[in-house]
Amino acid sequence: MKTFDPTDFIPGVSLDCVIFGFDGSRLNVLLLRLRGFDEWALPGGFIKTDEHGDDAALRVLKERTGVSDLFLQQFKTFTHPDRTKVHVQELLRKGIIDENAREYFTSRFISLGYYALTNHNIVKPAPDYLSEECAWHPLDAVPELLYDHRAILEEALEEVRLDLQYHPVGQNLLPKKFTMPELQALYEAILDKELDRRNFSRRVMSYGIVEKLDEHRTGMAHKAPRLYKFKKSAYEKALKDGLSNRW
Amino acid sequence: MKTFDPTDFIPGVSLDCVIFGFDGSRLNVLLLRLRGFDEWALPGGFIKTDEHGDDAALRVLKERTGVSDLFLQQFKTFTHPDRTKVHVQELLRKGIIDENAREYFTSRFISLGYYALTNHNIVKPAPDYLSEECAWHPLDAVPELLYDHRAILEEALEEVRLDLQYHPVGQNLLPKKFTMPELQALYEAILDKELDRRNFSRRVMSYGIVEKLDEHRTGMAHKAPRLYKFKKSAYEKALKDGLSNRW
DNA sequence: ATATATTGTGTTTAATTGACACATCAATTA
DNA sequence: TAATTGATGTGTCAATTAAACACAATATAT
Repeated sequence: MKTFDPTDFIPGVSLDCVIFGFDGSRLNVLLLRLRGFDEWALPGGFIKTDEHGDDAALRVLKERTGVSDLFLQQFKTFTHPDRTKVHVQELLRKGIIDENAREYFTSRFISLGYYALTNHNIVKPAPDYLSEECAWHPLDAVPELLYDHRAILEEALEEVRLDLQYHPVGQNLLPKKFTMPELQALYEAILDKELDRRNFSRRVMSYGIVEKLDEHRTGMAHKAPRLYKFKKSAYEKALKDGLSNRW
Repeated sequence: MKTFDPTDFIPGVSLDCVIFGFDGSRLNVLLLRLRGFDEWALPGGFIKTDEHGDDAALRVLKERTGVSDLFLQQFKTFTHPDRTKVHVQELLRKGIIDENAREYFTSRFISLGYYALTNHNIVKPAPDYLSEECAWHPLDAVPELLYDHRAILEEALEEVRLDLQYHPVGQNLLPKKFTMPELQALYEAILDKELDRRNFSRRVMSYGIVEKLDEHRTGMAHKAPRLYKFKKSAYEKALKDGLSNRW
């Protein structure tokens, strides 16, 4: 593995990714456990000297998940001057960081917060060079996090919920073909609230972003639910221009 | 005036403020014209080594406007690697920048975008040390801007319009006591669309954030409109928790 | 005193949302 | 093989919300 070279990156700026994965019933967030730490951390990284922040985030996401087609959104930049102070000394003390990178890591960092939405099942979690574990954690059982990562996570979740009010969600979280109950379960997981099955379906159809297929999901007990798929162009138009109604 | 000392600030990170001022009928944005340039620029600045980004923005706002009580919102960070390239060479060539700051200014910058809302009339526009003019420009007559500032302005405006859907607006843009038509004019200026006078008033009252006063604005022709004021605690609660309905 | 133009309030209608009932059907089980 | 099960698909009705509109009130100007 290539060692970390601080001169490849712009100093004092990091990015942290809140990666949400939907497993069919719950939202999960992908976390790393650093070597020698009990606390977990958000997957993050740095921006190369000639790299766009969004590209850096995509690079990090690809490295941690193996997935490159996911929904990515920058939502806030965290700039508290002491935001990493609590743990950075511990990081150095434990000798996790190369000698040549000590100065780079010691400085104050501001961090670009991104959130990503992806399908839990297509992700192959891969630790980075600082960590020994990379794993999903359900939102209601998030362990202690390093730095200000808990706050970043909370704000990301709020942001997802807000974005949901105006923009379609599902493209990167569900299989190509999905049932209405599956889509509803996703919305319920994000909003953490139950929705009426019948009103939900009416609303979704009114947006014109999904298309009924002449197929059903069979193999399960009970009535076989119909399959739908997103209408690519309408979905993307709605991503850009927004939806008229809210949840 | 104290000269600019690059070591006071963190490198490679700037902030740009889109300051919106309401003059009673139109939204205006505060711009600077740099010495020797025809183009204008957003008021901006840098973050001191131990300063929170939000505090840096407040400092810049205070310097440019004299006002410290305004609504401030970070909305996006701009990270295109070439975002300042077009003009930074010109800036150096024109000798606007001190010798000791050339290296600081030459490097790539990412910029935190903030927008601010304030009352046009209480602002005393003050140029910074790089510029010779500081003036309001109505939104429909914004001149050529430096760097990517036009894009930053557009995104700020979109953000204000979006925030308006969920949060109260007016506290920092209107006088303490204001009339319903004045508040409506503000909303119309931001949304760039006409609203029904009667439905508007009903909606505003339903939020419970304004209070009828037993006073009227006199001195103008026609029926004297009633004065209102914001209910401080309800207004702040709505800022934090959001409003239920949209525009 | 009258005219003017704007403000304050109410009503009527349409659209949207929320709550709910019933028929349908794939797999299970008796 | 037929009945049972439990979730799905569609429809209806009431309540709420939003949109469109009419008219009375009134501070200045003439």
